[in-house]
Amino acid sequence: MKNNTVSFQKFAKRSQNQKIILDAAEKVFAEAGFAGATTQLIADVANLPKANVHYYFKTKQDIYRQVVYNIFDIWMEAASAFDTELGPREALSRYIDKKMDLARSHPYGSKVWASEIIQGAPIIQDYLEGQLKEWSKDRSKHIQKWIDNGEMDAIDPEHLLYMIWSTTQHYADFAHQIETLNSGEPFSEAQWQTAKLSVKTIILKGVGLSPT
Amino acid sequence: MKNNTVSFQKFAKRSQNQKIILDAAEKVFAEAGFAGATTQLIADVANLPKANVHYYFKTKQDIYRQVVYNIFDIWMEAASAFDTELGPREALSRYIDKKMDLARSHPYGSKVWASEIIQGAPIIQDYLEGQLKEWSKDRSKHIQKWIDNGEMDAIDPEHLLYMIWSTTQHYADFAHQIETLNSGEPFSEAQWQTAKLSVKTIILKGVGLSPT
DNA sequence: AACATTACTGACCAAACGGTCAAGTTTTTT
DNA sequence: AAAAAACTTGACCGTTTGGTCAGTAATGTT
Repeated sequence: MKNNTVSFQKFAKRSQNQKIILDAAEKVFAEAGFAGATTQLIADVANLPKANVHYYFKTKQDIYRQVVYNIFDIWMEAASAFDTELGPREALSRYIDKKMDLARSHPYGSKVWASEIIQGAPIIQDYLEGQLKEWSKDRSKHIQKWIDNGEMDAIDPEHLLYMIWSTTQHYADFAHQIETLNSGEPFSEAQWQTAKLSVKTIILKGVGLSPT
Repeated sequence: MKNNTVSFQKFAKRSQNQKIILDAAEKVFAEAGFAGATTQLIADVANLPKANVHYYFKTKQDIYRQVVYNIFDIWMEAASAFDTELGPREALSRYIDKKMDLARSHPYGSKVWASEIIQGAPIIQDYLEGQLKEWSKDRSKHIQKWIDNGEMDAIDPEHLLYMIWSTTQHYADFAHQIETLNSGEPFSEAQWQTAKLSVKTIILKGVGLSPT
């Protein structure tokens, strides 16, 4: 291998290769599931010998764990777009937009996450009970406050959150089904805009808020 | 094994055992994915020797295929609850109810279905392109007619369908996450009712229909 | 230039897997 | 009651898998 990427590889090399492996792994885990993903296939996609993959990650579980953690981080970062200071209309609107953007930009991650939850969250359980629960309770409380203030309809806040989660992630997790119904074509830019607008329109109006 | 189930086993025996195996398989596939599901585990859950499982089904793929087909059938049967004769309010309302009931009564099937789609529908692709596409196009056309008649808001019909699919199935596929946020408890009867009502309220109002 | 550390890899292995099979038992048909 | 058909199962097998390891190469440090 040539040295066309020059300089300061001292610290960079390790995390650089780890990223290559993790990106490959994310795709493979998404498309084959945890058990169906072979370290050989991950190595192939990463364009590395299998033994090299094991040099950076002791076990397949370690790779998987890291992939899931990374997704969760991105997920929680997007969750901060739900800024309750902004009031219900803007907060919900921005959060939905953000989640739709994630479904588009991180389809593999979304699929890995979905599979992890479907199979009972063996890896991420602690995070669900900790960060996610905390975040949900907090946002639910704020939504309830809006309801009490008469700013929106009396809707069970948790179900509203579930609705946002499910709807937005559907565009990533079920992309294949959507594509099939879309004449085998992935969504165009315009179709993504329509999707975002449709979701926001229905949910916002559905809870008694007019869209922005 | 005793003969406490008397008589007419002539034709029953085979399909009876097949059902035991398929039920076990549905659970195992849901919880472990296709690759993670071992024929040994399916046999254990079915309380049968592995070789016996292979007597009724030649390959693991055959079992899986049958499980997925069964789910699709149930799914399409529920789809007929979307009866366009009834008008938008009733048709959508009943369809959502039906899908919520399915999420509750067939959680494993829903999970297998989700995993199948996530992984690119290798088995069910033909059905997606055939029956599902046909059904979707037909219902979309009816929704569009309602819109043109001014019976409901101008919402892209396909996104409305996606919203119903994703929201209702979320209660099955992400049941573990919901349970975790619900203090580790599965939904009570009352909570299911609230869920159904919340979903219907938001969606119906969101498209300009008042709930029943 | 000598040394130390990190990176890389082909060859290998034990365990687990899907699936087969021969030999038996039970049930149905004649 | 005998023959045929369907069912049951422990033992077995070839293949694939996650993971190891010893040896080599490259890079960084003194």
